[in-house]
Amino acid sequence: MLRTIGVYFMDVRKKSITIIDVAAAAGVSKTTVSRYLNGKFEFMSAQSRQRIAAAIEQLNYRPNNLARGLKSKRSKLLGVIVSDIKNPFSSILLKGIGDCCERYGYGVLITNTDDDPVKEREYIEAMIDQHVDGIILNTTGQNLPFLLQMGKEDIPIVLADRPIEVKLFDTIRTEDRKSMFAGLKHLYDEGCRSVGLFTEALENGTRICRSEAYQDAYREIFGKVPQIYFVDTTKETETMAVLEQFMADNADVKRAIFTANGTVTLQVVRTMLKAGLHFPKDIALCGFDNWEWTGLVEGGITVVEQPTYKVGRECVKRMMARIYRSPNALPKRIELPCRLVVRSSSQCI
Amino acid sequence: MLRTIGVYFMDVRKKSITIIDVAAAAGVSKTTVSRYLNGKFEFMSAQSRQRIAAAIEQLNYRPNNLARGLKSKRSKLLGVIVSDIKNPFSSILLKGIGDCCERYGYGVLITNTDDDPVKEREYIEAMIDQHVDGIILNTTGQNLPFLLQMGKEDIPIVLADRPIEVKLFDTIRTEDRKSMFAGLKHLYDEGCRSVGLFTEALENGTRICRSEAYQDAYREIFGKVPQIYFVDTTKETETMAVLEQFMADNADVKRAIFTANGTVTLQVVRTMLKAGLHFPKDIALCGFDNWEWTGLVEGGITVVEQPTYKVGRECVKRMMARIYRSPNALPKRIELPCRLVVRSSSQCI
DNA sequence: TTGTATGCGTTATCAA
DNA sequence: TTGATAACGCATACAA
Repeated sequence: MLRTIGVYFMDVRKKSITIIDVAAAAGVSKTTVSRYLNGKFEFMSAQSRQRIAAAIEQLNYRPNNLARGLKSKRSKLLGVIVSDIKNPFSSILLKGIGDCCERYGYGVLITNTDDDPVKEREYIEAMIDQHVDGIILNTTGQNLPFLLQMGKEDIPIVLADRPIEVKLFDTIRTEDRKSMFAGLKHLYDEGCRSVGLFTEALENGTRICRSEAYQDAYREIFGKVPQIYFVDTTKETETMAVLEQFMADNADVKRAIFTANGTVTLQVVRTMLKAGLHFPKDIALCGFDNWEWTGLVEGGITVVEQPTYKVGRECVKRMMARIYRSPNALPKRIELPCRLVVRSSSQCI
Repeated sequence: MLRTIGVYFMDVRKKSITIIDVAAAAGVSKTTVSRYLNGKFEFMSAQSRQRIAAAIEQLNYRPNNLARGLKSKRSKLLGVIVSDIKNPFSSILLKGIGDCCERYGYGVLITNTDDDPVKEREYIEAMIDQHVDGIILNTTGQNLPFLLQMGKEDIPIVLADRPIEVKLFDTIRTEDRKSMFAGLKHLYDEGCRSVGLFTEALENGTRICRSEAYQDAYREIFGKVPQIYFVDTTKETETMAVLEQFMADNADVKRAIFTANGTVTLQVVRTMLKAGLHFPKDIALCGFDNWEWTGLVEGGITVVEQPTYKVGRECVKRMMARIYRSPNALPKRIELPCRLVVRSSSQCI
């Protein structure tokens, strides 16, 4: 990186041009340039403004956001922590967040916890170290004490999709409960008389909400004792066993499975196909998450479509409101409506 | 944010504790603390080291990365620009990148261009403004002049998956060409005598490479004139027309479609199902990208599985090598091997 | 309407 | 082995 010129050493890295260079070129002080950069034109002569604009253009000057953030306490960066980046849910959420951030001139620092609470804590701290202006968190649900602590810090947190028990942070979710009632009602109307909920372990708010909604709706609509089946989507043979158990438990009745999310749906479909079972003939099927492929398998799977993109957008809007408008407002919970997409997997009649 | 206490106003935001506080608590100078933070223990008394550790622990001190970056010219941040964040390819790539970055203590700033070259330019500049240490770019392929310019800047760029014509940047890709030969060979062995390539417009390096590989392989293995069909995956009826054209062009022969990526595969499958066509009976099918659902549709789709996760990891490794080991080394091109996953969509015999 | 001086929290240079 | 002190690039209180 060092080059000899004559008897001198010159650092060859193009020394970055700063506000000082602009000031010099424009013949004003750096304060004035700073004012220009921050849009404070109120008490600035048209001449200064013009000359600064010219200087910036000519020098191709770009402000250093690190320096800006250091001084202004605003990094214009948002931290986003998702629990499973490979999940299409995350992709769409991130797109919503990214698109919306663009409008506000914000960048996003993204990390993925793989549902590991230790990573969640580490990443939250890492983002604070980066002085992000706020954190959008799709929490693992296993860090309540830590989050309680975070509630006392002055960095805003918005929960995406997964709520926590305490009303401590802004939370953007979807209308799970209503959707669960609609889905079960639909299955009932289609003639099903027994529906089991297939879900992963109830480790986060979304799963808990859905399982509770299922139980309430099932009792109300079917008047029967709820049946919850736990699956680990990484374990094939175990899932197969659970599926067989479900069939044994509901041998003589028109039966259906309600899957608590897209990942479970995938696992159930995979297992059913492997077992040579078909829906709706052998078992009717309805689940959360309208992923691309759900329309293609067998005759299509009936799903609850969630407005995940909007959830992302709302997270950012809420965050901006909190940062710039009402830092001390009470935490808000927003629930966005879903849509039931009926396909052949639940059409039994 | 202001609270009245007696007659004074007190800023309630807990003033962040800095290196100075640590120095005071430990009874050393901030220089020594800085040395400690940067692991320069060589000339430090065990006592200082110990007391600083204690002070940091007790004050719960965390260094401010903005300030660090400002001074040290190393933000410990990588920029990542993907062309379509909703694409599973991006998810897996991001996971590979994220996992690997963690090991190096790096954070990732992620943006999504939706294949818009204007956004690509804007985001590259935004990342430079943030003083990221390097950019991993899944380029739109429509910014050659701009990228040529970037080649002169001293910020390292690593291309993920999509190459550009000029050998200017490190590039991590997969063995497209070899895979295309393997796929076509497989189709030939299965009795197919006519294969059309379905691809989106040849706007980026990957598409171009694959179409060229297809042409070469097709001539060599089938000894026939290549047939390339262009689809716009956002247009349903248009795709249907293309599909019908393909069938008309190959009415009396055992025919197959090779899809250039997962998105095209999805679109083709969707269109075929809508047209009441089935594979391999009506048309055999083979494509790139082993996405989850490809094993579930009909009897399963034959695909080329790419090591996308590894691509992500390699991008980061390459970046680290360039940043810390050999900033001036010649650009490297790395190609990772793929795997042909044979399923029923291509098994004609 | 503009400029001076100071500080943000670090790291780096040099002297001790 | 350690510590003043000067940057880093920008924003802002205060002065003019």
